[in-house]
Amino acid sequence: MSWTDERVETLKKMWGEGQSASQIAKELGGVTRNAVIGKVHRLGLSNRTAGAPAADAAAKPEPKAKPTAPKVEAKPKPAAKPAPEPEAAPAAEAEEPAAAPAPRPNLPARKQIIPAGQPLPPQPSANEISPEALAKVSEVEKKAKKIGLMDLTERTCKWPVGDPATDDFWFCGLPVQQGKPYCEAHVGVAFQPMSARRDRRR
DNA sequence: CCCTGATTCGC
DNA sequence: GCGAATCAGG
Repeated sequence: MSWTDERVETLKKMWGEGQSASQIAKELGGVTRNAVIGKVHRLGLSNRTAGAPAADAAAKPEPKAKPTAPKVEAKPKPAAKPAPEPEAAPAAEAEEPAAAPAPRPNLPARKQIIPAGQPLPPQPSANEISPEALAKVSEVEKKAKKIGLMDLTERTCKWPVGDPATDDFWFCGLPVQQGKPYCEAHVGVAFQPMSARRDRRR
């Protein structure tokens, strides 16, 4: 795979959103996270300087530039006319007392400002057990490592499969999604926000 | 052990 | 330019 325009654009977009290199690599396919990181660096967008490419006109007096970041917040000061920047709206957080777990994995610690009016594409809709998720589960179960109870670790999917009363019982055992007890596929069916589960009378 | 990005360097 | 290997953290 090569870095086509589209792929680079996806890379830029996702990186800007704070997605990890591995996630981007997974999305793009055909590349490793190393490739993504390498490309990111070559593109010169390793760190987000908030739009401004930063003045780099200065020479390099120090031949030994240690990676010790000065951590000085760049505060552009237009000497003449300090235009009053409209500070970004805090955006009122609607506290939802609801018991909805709503797995919001990783919000980038970066400055992610969502422009008002941006419709937030990654809204997976009100969740129900999507047929796709279920399909994914059955598919995953083929690739499952089928480990036993003793083999469970902190990082093995603990999704049980089969009947414990038979020999045909095992745990998924695939790598868990960080923080969760299950692999990605099983997380999908395990954490339903709520609803969807109309108790069926037996 | 899992993950993260950063860097190097042969290709 | 590319990315695997490696490094350096969490």
